[in-house]
Amino acid sequence: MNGAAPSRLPEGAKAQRVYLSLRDQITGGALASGDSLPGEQRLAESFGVSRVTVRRALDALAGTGLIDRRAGSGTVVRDRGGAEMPVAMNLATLMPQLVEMGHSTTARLLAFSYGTAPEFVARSMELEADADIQIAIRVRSADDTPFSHLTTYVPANIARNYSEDDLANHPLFTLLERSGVEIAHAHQSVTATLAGPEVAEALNVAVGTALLSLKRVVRDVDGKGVEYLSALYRPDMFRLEMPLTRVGTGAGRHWEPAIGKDGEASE
Amino acid sequence: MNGAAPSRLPEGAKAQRVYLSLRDQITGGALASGDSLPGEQRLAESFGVSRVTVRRALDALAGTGLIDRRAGSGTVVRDRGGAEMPVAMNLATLMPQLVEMGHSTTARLLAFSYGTAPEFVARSMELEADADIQIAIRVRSADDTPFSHLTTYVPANIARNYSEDDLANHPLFTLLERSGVEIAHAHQSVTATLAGPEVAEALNVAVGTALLSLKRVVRDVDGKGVEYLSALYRPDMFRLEMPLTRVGTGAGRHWEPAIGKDGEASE
DNA sequence: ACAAGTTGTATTATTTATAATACCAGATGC
DNA sequence: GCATCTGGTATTATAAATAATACAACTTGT
Repeated sequence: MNGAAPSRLPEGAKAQRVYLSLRDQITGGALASGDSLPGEQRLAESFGVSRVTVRRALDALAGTGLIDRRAGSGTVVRDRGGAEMPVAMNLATLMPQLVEMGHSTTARLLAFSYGTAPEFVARSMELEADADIQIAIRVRSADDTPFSHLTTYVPANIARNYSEDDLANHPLFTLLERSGVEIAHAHQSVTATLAGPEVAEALNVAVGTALLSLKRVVRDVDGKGVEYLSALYRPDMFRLEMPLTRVGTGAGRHWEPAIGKDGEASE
Repeated sequence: MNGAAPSRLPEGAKAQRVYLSLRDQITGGALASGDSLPGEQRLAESFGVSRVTVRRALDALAGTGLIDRRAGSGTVVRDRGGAEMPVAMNLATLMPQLVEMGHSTTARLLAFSYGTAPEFVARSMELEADADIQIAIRVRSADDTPFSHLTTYVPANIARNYSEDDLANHPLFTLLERSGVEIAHAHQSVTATLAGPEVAEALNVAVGTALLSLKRVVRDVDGKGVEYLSALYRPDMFRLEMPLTRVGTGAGRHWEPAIGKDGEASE
């Protein structure tokens, strides 16, 4: 569909490409902790850029703590023991797992309105094209750091059963089941996308940051769509986890998710 | 791991970010065929850039045929009949689902070597730090369009049981089980990341494109790691899908993946 | 001590990307 | 017609990224 960037586009910041390449090599394991990097001059030559440009990339790597630089000695990959992701979610059960204790997540309501369903929502939920729905946009934070941007579409007749205030304080799941909806099954789809201006601001990241994108359609026992969720997650704050077990024998051998039994689902 | 781009880095080509963001909105369905885009002036304001910059991005979008622009009337998303996502994978069963018939996926081996395990691989697989492993990098394509970039780490003693040629022609799973490995369970983690130069070239996308990142550790019945997979997927070519059912009653009510029973797992 | 590497710093020039502005031409609704 | 959207074009100015160069300060090994 696209291929290389069309010719009219600027090449893109060279320093950023050097930065991304080195960062990938470090986080991807090609450069392990303690490894020495080639000298700045050599890096400049191998990337085909000037030393100043390499320097900017290294500055950025040092700023994020990935490398240590010592004048006269050289640049080495720093040993980063911890620095892991605070929030994870079990993709099978939709159960969030807060890896450290003391994490509390809070939701903030950014937008709340009623209107007609966008075409792609109506199609996914199998509603009439002009169906009335409620649209809510929320941002969820852990320890005052936002990690997810949630846009939910709920048919108006269901949404009338809870208030704007409920939405800011309870998972949508709770509200739906409290409203008498009998949730039966869901289908979710995971991809990646770039942060646009509004989302970037809400999640406190730069425009152009990679985000995890999850779309979920929830249906009731009659197969009617009761919720369409479009969620965007910061990859440095959030991960989807999924344990699997291989079961069966012979030709019937296949994978099955190892599921947790407890808890309450949330977005 | 990174979050907002470190402050010292150049912002990067703004035109390219506008281009990538709009492209994602179009291919991701947020902007459907026939939808009108906001005016160039409005786009410039919302992205925080000048109109010329927006213009360069729109030029690129028009160049790839994603939009139609008519002076006086406006810019609309072009109706591109097909060109949808050809490949999906069931996240629970690891079973790929080729949505259209006639799709054949082929693998190309980019790199193949033996060496000592990177620290993070050794830690994840619980190997000794200096364990010998095989590292292979493959690109998988559907209809000559690459959609996934796979880096696999396999302990050398297991990897010796199959050849470089096997690797290019068979899913790694098949080769492992053929080698007598008793695969028991796996753990996978899904995030998003940006395409670096090497991966971008291999996947035929622009540097800075959002990619889906999946890491999977496969263990045998003794709990020893037998495979570490780091996979990067083009979001416009590949999606992770997962159906869920809500089961149980009362307090024991929870989600469970609806799993397929057949087929062979692959990457 | 010395040479040869390294990073740190500074200066200058050049190129490129972006911004700000104005105006034209086509389309649309009143 | 007319006001007012829209994209198309051009000009100029400013800001930013990059390159080329030189040199200082520090480290290490001989």
